[in-house]
Amino acid sequence: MPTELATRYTPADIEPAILQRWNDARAFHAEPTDAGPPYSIVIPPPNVTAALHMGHALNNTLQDILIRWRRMAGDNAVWLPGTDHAGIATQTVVEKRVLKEEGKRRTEFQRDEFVAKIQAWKDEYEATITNQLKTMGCSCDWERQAFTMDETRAKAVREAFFQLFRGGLIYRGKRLVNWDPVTQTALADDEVEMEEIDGHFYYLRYPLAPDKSEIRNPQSEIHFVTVATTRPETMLGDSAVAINPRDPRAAALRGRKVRLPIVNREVPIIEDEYVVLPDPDGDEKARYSSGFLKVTPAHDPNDWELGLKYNLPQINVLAPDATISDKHGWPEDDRLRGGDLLDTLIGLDRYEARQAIVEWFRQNDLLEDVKPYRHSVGHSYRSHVAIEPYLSDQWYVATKKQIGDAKSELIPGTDVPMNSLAGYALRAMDMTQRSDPLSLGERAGVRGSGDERGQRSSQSPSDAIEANPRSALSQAPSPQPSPSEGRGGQPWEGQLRFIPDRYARTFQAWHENLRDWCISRQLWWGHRIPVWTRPSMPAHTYAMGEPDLLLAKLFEWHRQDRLVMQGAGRLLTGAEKIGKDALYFVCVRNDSDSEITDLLESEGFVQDPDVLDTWFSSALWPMSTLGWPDDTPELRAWNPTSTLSTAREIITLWVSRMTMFNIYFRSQVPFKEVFIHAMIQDGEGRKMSKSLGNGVDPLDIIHSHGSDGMRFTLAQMTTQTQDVRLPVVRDTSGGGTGRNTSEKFDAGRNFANKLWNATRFALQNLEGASNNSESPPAPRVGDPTPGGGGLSLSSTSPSSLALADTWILSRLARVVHDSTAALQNFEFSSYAQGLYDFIWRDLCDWYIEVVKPTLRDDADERDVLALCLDVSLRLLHPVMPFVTEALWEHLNAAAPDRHEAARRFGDIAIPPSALLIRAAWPGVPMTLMDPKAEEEFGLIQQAVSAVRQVRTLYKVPPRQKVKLSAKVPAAMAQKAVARPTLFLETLANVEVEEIGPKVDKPADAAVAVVGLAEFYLHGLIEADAEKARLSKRLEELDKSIKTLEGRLGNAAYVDKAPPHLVQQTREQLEAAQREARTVREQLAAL
RNA sequence: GGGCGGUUAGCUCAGUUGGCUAGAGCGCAUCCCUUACAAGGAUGAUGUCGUGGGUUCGAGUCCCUCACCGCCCACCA
Repeated sequence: MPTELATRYTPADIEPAILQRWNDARAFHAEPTDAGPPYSIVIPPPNVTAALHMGHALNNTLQDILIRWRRMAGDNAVWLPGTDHAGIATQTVVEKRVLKEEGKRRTEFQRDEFVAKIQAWKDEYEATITNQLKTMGCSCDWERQAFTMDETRAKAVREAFFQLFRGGLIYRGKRLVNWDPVTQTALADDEVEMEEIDGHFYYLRYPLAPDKSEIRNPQSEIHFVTVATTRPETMLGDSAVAINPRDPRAAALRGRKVRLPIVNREVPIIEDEYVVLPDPDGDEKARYSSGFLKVTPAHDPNDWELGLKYNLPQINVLAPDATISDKHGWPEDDRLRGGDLLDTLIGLDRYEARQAIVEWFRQNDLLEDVKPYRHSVGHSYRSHVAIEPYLSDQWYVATKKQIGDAKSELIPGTDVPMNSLAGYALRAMDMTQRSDPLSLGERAGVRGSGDERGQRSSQSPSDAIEANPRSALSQAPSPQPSPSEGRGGQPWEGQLRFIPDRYARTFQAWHENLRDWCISRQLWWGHRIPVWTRPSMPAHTYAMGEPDLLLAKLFEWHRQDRLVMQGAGRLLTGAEKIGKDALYFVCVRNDSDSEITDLLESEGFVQDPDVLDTWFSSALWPMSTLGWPDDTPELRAWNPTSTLSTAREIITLWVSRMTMFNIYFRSQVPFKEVFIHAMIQDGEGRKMSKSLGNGVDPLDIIHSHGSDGMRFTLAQMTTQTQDVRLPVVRDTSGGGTGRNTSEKFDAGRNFANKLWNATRFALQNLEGASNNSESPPAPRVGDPTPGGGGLSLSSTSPSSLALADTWILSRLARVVHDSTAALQNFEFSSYAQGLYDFIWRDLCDWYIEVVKPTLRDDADERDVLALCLDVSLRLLHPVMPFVTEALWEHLNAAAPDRHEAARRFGDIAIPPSALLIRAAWPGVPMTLMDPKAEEEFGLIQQAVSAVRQVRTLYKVPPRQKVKLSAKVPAAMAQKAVARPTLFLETLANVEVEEIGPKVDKPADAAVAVVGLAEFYLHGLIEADAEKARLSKRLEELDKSIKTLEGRLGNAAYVDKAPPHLVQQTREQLEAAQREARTVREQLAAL
């Protein structure tokens, strides 16, 4: 038997026990064979770099709300938890820690040794993270917890890599990558952060090399060209100087060469439109341009392109740590020309080298100018140093390469083939969210025709769609499938929807401009690339048909689908001749296939030392968490997953890649809905981050406000906005814990306490009373009429209280409907707010206050109250799981038969359940909707408020009873007579003398006017105060009368506005005028 | 350079197809420890809804302009 509840809800006393209860019941666990339609969410696996912060708390709260809701609604709901190894990020934090604690660098360890250290870190933080999620109440299926580098996920990664490799979608390329010289690894484009820095433009003179044109044109005064650069140090690797062919100087320089200072290399002058013409009045680039561009293919992405175009040498002059180096592709003979001077530069850091080189140009009178220049430079998101465009060998996934044999056309307006990874992602998009040029014209046309205002927007088609997606869709004859779209009829097409839909644009634009994905990382922490190669080719040539045992074996295994070979830039299947210089890449399907790997290694092959980009394994997450590549029941039941909830910054990094992979490997979208939540900023609008030190541990908030309080507030904050601010302070309560806290969470904490106490009150009355109310109320005459006169609940209770009952039940029906709809639409804020308002305002402030005096004697009231609490706890459970589950147990004990009572009221199904987490989500009891009761009760509320106002104004002590009489018009009198009496006596502490149509105002009474009724509070008259009050009221009334009259005086309004609005305005005016008249009379009487 | 979001009460934010006499929480003021809750109750004060135009009977809500704040994307010599 539940004992008495404490007067306060103290989360710390309750939460652990509730967690234990769920755990004992395996309440979070689901099997694919369980009943109900499948519903699944994969957690965006948090990085094991650090503990979770408020952004995670927000995201996981929302996911838990969805999961708990769908679970209650009868779905077979599963939430798959796990963590991400976060390659570079984790390795970096561990490197920093080891350096700090042991004073050693990574390179001083063996690979295995260091990976073990990272593994230890991972274990520590995975435990921390898991504990945080559990403490928050996240109902993840912990029996299915995954890690991106555990055995199952590793198998998925190998298989995925193999299949892509076999499909020709993975290739090796020499490219300029974003190189982080500190961590010494390549970064993906999206791991590079642009930062504004104050730099300089250096104007360097390159002397022209003497040649015969000088003889042809002796008048030429050009002895040197001046290049403008922000990076003088890369001039060592220049292999050309470019000029725009339209530049007037171009003709004179045609065919000439320049002698590159310091290195004394002669490089050609090439002409290309790419070069910006100098123009003092032009844009920034033109203003700074000298008209000559130094071309350094190995150290600048633009120059790389030019280099390919003009077949220029790629001269790399930097080491991986960004020091000047002659060991990484700088031809020796070239270098020798530089002599001693060059030797002094070698070994210098890139910035030291810059200074030295600029200084040399200055001393040799070749430095024409230096201008300050503010520009943005890519920085590593890990080490925060400027990235270096660096030439290296990397593995790529071809994102726009045609998949399969059948030639597919391009997606209109793009260079993306329909059948390519990027094409898959684009085609997966919901039709109404995708703006593609073909169907767009039609949609915009429909909307724009004959609509002046549509003019602008039809020029910008995407606006037209954006402005009104629903009507755009419904008005179009039918969502015209573009010619190519209909053809495939793939089940996954159009299945992916973004909420809010504006983020669909980000997704679309990303894929339309997608570049190949660099997937190799020069790290130790991650999935090793399953490719073996021979560093130097043997002297003889391998080819099919030649008696080579190794090759024969390899091709045999290839036929067994155990490996795939690449050589000379193409897949080898066994039939082709291979050139002498071809490098073999052997991708082994299963890296524990030792028969293959042993042979390879005995033949001098070695496994690629690099690991895969961490997003490669996360891209498989919706499949790998469910057992892919095995064809598991889990996979069949729960992939595609239902909803992905994540942050917008991750749309490109993660959402994109999951989509491409899931479709490629399974012909299914990874998820159907993508909910993008807001980003939590600190009080100053800055992103929360570790480096700023403004991050907040959810456990700190739970400590000060409880898990439910935190969750509730987070849900309440989740509107469709982009960012939310969370001002944070040090917790100084109770002597100061030193933890972070924020008063934003007070609302949630207070609400949990309110619910606790409301239930506590109910229990006190339900428990004792339930025994002696054996006889259920007589069945009502005529079952509830939908939306009509409401219910007459009881033949025993006073009719005045029956109104309160029908009213609160109508409000209850409304909140069931509204909160369910809000969840369906991802409107977490209105879901939370709606329940807050119902429970606090309607149920506590009014219903409970009204029934207080009679509850003990009125079985119907007790049933209504129990029903309201039951449904409230159910509705609230997804967001406040702990307090609701705790109270549920007590409610079960105190009102075990409430579901039967509920059936009587309106056939409401609230089947009993021992655990709330497993209780059924309530259906909307439409029969309880009673607008009339709501309107009538609304008048009562106004009357009570009006009387309270007068009391306050006259400073009547709350305890003091006031005599009251009231005049209500005959029309209302009949039903109103009894009702206001009890309400007013209970809620406004008055003693009602008489209420009727012919009651006169006593001379010494203050008057409160509500609609057609006048309430007289005896013995309060005090001329000055009354005058002041009435004058003020009159002022307000006159103001609104003016407004309303003005509106009605406007012929156009009466003419064009909807009739019911005009009618409503008239009624408002009449009411205001009537009240004003009364007030004036009273003023006159004073 | 392109795109997106924000600008509503002292603070943090709602305001869903234009109809508002503009709301909530916190904070503030006055009163109340009334037998669920002082993390509570009652009452109250506070807004030219960033600027300037436009459309409309009517604009916080739609269109355009400008300003400031923030985010994302972009190969930014």
